[in-house]
Amino acid sequence: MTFSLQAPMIVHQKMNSTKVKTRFAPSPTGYLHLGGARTALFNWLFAKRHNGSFVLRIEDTDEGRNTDEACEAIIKGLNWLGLNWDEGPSQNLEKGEYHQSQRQGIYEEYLERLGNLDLIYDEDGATRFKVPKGEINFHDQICGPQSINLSTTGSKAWDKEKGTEIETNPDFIIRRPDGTFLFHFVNVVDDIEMQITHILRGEDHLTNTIKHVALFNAFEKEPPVFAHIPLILNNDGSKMSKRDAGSGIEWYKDNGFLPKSLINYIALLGWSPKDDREILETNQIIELFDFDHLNNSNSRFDLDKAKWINSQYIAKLQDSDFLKVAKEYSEGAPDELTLLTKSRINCLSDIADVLAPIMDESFPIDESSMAKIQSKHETKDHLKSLMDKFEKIEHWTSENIKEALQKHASEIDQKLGSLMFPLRVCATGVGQGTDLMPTLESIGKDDTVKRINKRLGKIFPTNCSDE
RNA sequence: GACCCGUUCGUCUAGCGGUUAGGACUCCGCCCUUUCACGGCGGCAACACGGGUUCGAGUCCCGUACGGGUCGCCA
Repeated sequence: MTFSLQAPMIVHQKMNSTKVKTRFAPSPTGYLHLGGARTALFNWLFAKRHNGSFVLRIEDTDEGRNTDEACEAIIKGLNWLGLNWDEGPSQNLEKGEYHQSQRQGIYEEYLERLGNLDLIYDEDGATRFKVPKGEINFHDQICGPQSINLSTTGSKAWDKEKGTEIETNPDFIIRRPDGTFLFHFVNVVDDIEMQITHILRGEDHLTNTIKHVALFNAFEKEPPVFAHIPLILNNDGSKMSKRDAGSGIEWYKDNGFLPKSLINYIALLGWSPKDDREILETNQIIELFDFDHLNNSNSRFDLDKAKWINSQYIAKLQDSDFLKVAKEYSEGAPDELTLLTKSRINCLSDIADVLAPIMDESFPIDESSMAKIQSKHETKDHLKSLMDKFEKIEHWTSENIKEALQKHASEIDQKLGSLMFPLRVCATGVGQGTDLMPTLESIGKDDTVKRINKRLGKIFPTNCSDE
């Protein structure tokens, strides 16, 4: 590979003539977290919006902290979300040119260029980059113009333990004594090498970016366009950490979120269509995705809202598609029963909870429901005589069940509604659930009658005289 | 501590000098369904504070407070 010192490109030329190229550059130190997923999403969206390409680059230069499992988790997470990359590691997880650990030669060549420019020096075996004196500037698409003097600002550090300011060397280290390179350096080299045009990343990188710009300047390359997006915080405003439920993408997969709905939700954290829409197709988001639709304040994560959006996506599913995705959560329940849960769940994992009282004939009776029924003694006789009618139903269909129920209600001069509740509780143990008639149909005549008689005995014990 | 970013209902947000400050989640009420849920309708609820600029400020400027971030031989 040869290097030529090119004159910096003119910005407007770059915008017009160069294909947009974005990247997501995670370090494989843990699973794919929500914030990372959103960063990936925004870069992906921006690339799509401008007919550009999206690169996945694995920043695994810190051997001690990187694991193959983490790398796999990140790739799986992106796959599940449908954030496909135009360039990046292969699906078989083999390490290649998009793993920084495999790019040592490239970094060494770039380091040599810095050496020729007399911009580096050795300190105890490590290599430091001489930061330029004076202000360094760049314009962030979200945070506005930035200007920092690294040689002065970088000369002070904060000793957390002691709570004091200490003198420090503003020339930052780019290579360890063992020859491996550090984040700031490899990040910039690869963005140059891979011709990245736009970088969208978390605001936690905003101050670091000055260092990157200094490096771009040293290589005489026009820096990419930067856009630092605000962070996602926990619901209580604290920083999201790996321990928090819902901080990892895997959690959403396991709990029965649909990937499109999660995409929709995290897009809404920091981005807005600027109208009243909230449920948007991915390509609608792509159409509108641009810097002026991004806001600049941190947002808190709200699981309730994420669930609501997911429920909207589930509701929109065709029945056949619903059954497909519901299969692994429905524990072998018949399709017609699983279908009844569709409008009552936020997540697919809720299906099991809704189905449990129907599938389990001895599901425990909900206490407050039991107390409610006990307060009306006549319910026992009403249900008992209803069972006689149920026994006589020839074709056990929800229509016939309803008809029998209606007939019974008018005979005993009761509202149908007042019968529904105790009937439901005796059949399933709980006071709420799927549509009652089709549910009873699915349970079957014999089982329905058996369950009701059994629970009736528990709710109104005979030894407790009721005369 | 220094530097950087921010601050509209509890939460996500719209608003880009003149609005009864809009929508959504949550919560509550009503309707629908002779049940529960879904759905529909309605309600509670916000411009952090103080100064300017202006005829007029959530919108512009400056402070203060608060929140977040950065200051590693982590990324």
